[in-house]
Amino acid sequence: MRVTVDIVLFTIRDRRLHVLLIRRLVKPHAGEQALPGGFVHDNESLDAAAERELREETGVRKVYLEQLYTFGQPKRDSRGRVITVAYYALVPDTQTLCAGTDATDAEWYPIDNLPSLAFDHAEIIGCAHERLRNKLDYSSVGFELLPTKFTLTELQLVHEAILGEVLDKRNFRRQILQKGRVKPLKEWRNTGRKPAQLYSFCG
Amino acid sequence: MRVTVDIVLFTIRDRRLHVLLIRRLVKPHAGEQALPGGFVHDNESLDAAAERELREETGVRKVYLEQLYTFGQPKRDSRGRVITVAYYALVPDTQTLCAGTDATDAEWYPIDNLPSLAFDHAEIIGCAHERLRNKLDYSSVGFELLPTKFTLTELQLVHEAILGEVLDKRNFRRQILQKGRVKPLKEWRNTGRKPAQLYSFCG
DNA sequence: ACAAAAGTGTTCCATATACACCCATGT
DNA sequence: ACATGGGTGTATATGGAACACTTTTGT
Repeated sequence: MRVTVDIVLFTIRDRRLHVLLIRRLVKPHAGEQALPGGFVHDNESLDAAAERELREETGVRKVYLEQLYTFGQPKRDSRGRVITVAYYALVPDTQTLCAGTDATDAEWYPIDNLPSLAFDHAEIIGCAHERLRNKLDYSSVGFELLPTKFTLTELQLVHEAILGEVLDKRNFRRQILQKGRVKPLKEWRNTGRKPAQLYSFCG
Repeated sequence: MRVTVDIVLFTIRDRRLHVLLIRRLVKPHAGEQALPGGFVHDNESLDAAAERELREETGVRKVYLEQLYTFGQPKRDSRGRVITVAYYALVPDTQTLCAGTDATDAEWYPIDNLPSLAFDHAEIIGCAHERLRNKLDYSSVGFELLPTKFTLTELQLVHEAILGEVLDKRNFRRQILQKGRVKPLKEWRNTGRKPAQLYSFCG
């Protein structure tokens, strides 16, 4: 029995939640779009395999990474019995990507407009999106999609992209500040019109 | 790479949360206590493997069963690389158990007084308990530990056993009834003193 | 009669929600 | 001056938490 890891890498671009997909170069499903991932090596943990595959196929390092679910239907891979341990990962939009050797054309797709996908990867993405939505208000996942310094409006846009609904600005800010997980900096970002105060995440 | 499933089977006995453990007959860790589980067959899904192992090793069927997490540290099994997909399962105390062929001495242990365990099974149980606690108030896991007809006091004892704290009777009953997931029956249980009304779970 | 568990309401506090205007800046 | 996004407060509704006594039955 063979074991792979697949990673649903999320980011926010243009106010929408996006997922990174690669175009497979090898069989099966060559030419189709799929999640980054690959076989787990004999001497590495599952977490390490997910990190490595993400690095190899997308150039992404040091991201938030969390195990999601293990998919093991007998017929899910035509090569024989392959189960996959799915992960999801979060990066700010600022990271640059580079395609690796097993894959090419790593590209971001908005989660509400995905192409058809290899294997059971569409199901995996659905499962990852649900997890992300659920963890948004009791964990730090919202911050992992932003750079270390961010404005509260940027944070709100992240929440809106994940939840797929618009939030009230005043209520959002009050709730975030009450939770005490952000601290205001003495810096302002003066892009646009009125400068916006920057905040950083604190544990 | 080999793949097993392990199952944390919970029940409530004597107002306390218990876990079923077996005594291993084969190496490695022969003679030690462990979770029921075993290798996934080539043509069965992970869920089916968990169901089968539970049936073979404990005689339990048709229980609530949910995938928990996949544990894959390289050194977790001395036989070589074995990853395990952990499940947890819930049965009412009324089910009878019978030990199977790979295992013997299937026995219930209170979760706050476990013996030392084979492999990383202590960690798996901790993870299962946490999941159970978290799902208690937004899912139906509380009902899966009871027979189809139960009194509200019995349901409260289940919640108290899982959470490890005593709850206020009036608040508990109001909350349960408000959620609308139980319906009162026109039956009363007249064990003890004053008869208690029976309820059943409705999706 | 009494022991034992069943059943039942109200008050208070904290948090969620709905809602609209002024401010600071760049063009 | 004006367009743009930044920033702020209040009133109401809802859900959670604390709290004690009466009822029904078997012995």
